[in-house]
Amino acid sequence: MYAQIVFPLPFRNSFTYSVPRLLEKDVKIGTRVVVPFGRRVLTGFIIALSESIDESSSGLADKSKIKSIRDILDDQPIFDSKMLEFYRWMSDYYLCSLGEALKTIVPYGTDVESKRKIVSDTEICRSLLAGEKNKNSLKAKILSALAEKELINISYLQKIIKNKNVYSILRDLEDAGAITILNEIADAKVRVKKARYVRIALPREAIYDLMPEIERAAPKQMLILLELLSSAEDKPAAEILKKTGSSSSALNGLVSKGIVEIYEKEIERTFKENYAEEMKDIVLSVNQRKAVEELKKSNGKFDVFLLYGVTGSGKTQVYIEIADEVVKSGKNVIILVPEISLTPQITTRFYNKFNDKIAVFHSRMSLGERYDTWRGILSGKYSIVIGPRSALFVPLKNLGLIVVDEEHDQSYKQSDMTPKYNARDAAVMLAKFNDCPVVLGSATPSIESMYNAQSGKYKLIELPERIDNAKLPEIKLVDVTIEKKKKKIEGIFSNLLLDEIGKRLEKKENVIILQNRRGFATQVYCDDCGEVITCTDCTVSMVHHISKNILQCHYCGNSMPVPKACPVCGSVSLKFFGTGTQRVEDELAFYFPNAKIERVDSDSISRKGALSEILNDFRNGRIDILVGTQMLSKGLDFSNVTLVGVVSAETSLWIPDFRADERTFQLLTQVSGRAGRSDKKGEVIIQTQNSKNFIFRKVIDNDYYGFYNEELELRRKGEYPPFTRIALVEIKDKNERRARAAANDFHKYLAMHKKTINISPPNEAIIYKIKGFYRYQILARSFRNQDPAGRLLRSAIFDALTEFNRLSRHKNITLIVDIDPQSIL
DNA sequence: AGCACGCCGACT
DNA sequence: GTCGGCGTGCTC
Repeated sequence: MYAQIVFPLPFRNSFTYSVPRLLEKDVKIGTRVVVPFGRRVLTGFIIALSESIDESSSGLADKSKIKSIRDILDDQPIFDSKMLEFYRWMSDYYLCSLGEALKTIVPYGTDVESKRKIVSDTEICRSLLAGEKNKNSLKAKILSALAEKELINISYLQKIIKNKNVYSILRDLEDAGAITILNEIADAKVRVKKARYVRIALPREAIYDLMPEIERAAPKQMLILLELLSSAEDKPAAEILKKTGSSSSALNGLVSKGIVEIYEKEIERTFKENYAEEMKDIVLSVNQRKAVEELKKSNGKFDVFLLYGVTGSGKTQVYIEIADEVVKSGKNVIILVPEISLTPQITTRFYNKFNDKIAVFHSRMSLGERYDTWRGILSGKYSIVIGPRSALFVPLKNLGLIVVDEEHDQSYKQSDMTPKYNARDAAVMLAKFNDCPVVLGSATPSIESMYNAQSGKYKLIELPERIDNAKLPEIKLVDVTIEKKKKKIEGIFSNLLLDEIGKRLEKKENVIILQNRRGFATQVYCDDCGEVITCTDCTVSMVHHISKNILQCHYCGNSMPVPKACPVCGSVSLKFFGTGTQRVEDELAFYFPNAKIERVDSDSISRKGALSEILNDFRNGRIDILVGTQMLSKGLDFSNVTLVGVVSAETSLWIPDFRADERTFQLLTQVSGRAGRSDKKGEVIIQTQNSKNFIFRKVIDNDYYGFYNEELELRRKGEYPPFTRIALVEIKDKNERRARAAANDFHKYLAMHKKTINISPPNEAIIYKIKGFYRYQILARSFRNQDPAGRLLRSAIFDALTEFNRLSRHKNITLIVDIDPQSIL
């Protein structure tokens, strides 16, 4: 028997392996296997099985090269043939290998693969290092690392010496007897957790007969026995010992008498939310009811709905209602939400409704909790899964509905890893493959989705009003430039905003202040020579963080102490510029010394559970003002928030990206939506230096369609989506010249397709250098009317990629293709 | 991707 | 002459 196996590696072909007799009954399409691959051991996916090799194997030159499968990782398939078709679509659309697409199914840390480790004789390494003349050579760097630690991973070594070319030097060192290289097979990082449980091994009557004797001779054993008899369920050994205050020798005594037995049992690790909210009985509004009825019309068949509901219109309740219907009909549901809106608040609401039928994924879970939840889904324990973009790929069978909440959110696009998929678009395809409906919901639908709804491709459902008679908040715009001239502004706050905050504090109402930038000051520059302090590895300015008093790069994490003088001209007049959340928090504390203020950004909530605590305190009135980044803009629903302030609205507007307007409109509308979510009227104050921009008018008027129409015209003129399909090719290298040369080279191959697609010349990226890599970009696009499915665009890029790999001299550079990019920075 | 081979310039 | 750094090619 032979198996076709693909790996999560960047090549498209599958590999043929033989199946050992012993494993024949367990290998199935859709299971993962551990196999030797070159000099490594890897985990791969079985995509086909056959009795002989000529049927399915292609391009296999030598039969004797076939190796055999070592082990099977999954006891049941994690995808079926229908899902395989979906993952084939993904690899096709996003131009990645099938294995890379399939990798999204599996939770992180469950693969088995060989890891090479170096065991070094630190003495020999130290003496070799002493003999090295050039202390800056690669060899010297490697030796000093090896002299430090006895055991290190090769990948770790490569990281600390910042070079990948270590193998030839390591081989020489091994020959010299200074090191030994081990090829260990690393087990999965997460495994099934087991615990020792105790159960009674004799009939009750027999135990009663033995009791007097035990009581006399072994009182501790008696305690344990009574504890066991007190409940019908088996208990973990550790728990019983703790409760009875006895040691394991007492328990062992009972075991040796044959009265109790100890056995291993699988434990399911579950995440416990420490945020609590009482369950409310909810009656749907007329609009919500209508939306649910409209959604039901799909009758379980494939259909795409765009649910456009203003903030506070109760979209979540509509999802819960329709999901409940689907579950009652015996089918299962996936609900996607942006990661940052997976706050304890929303997860609690879903738990309250679906209890143990729902599996929730979020970033605060541990590897083990994630793995156990995933295995629970595979075993059919759950009917509903809610999570961020990766939750789209859970092995949930019998799919009856997919919901994508806040479908416009950019976190649905995976931008840091291959495949660079957009979970919203992939959700529509997954629904198509499963022939079930998909609901895209938003208070600020993306231009693309609304365009699809307007052109009849999606069905539009609207929720134009807030529930519970709440009104949309009143929004005021403050032009900071004008206020400054009138001397009506102190520091970063306008008088109006300060006054209004003061009023809320008196009334014991809550305030949310948004500033979409972390840190204290976002720029440090020299007043004499104008030099802005930038990161050494990235072309972005360093941000001042006052708590640690450092400058930090938000792209690569580099940090440095705050310089006393300008690194270029030596002048001491360094100025701190631009406002981050820390400064906002600081100034607020100055104006309102008695108010309780808490900051919510990725710096402040890194500790597990910190966010839950802050939100609990906010709900219970122990915090008056929340200051934070866009984390505060989504999903929060606190009825006592009556004022939302935006310190500087244009931070995201200046970004030279075709989606900058849309993002700013969405952010301001979403954060405004946090105000006035009950009978108390809400107010929003937006400060800006740029009040003339059209989007502010639209935000103030709550005029989504006005915004949509104007933005659509800009997109048409700029030849951007939805009128074109775009793909961004990034070519980067640590060597500037090589990066440019390779970009020119790739452009040459792509230009062969200029009859069918529109290709930009290779440009320096807007952020030219990130983490030491110089970045060039080529933007390719095709017009929607000529290339409706984007096939021309993708095949042009695919061809150019193949030619580039075959012919180009520049093979060792990094080339990344991003289909439907979220941003073009 | 990750690994090894082998070429070629640099440095005793 | 060797050393070590980098491009090239392969993985069932």
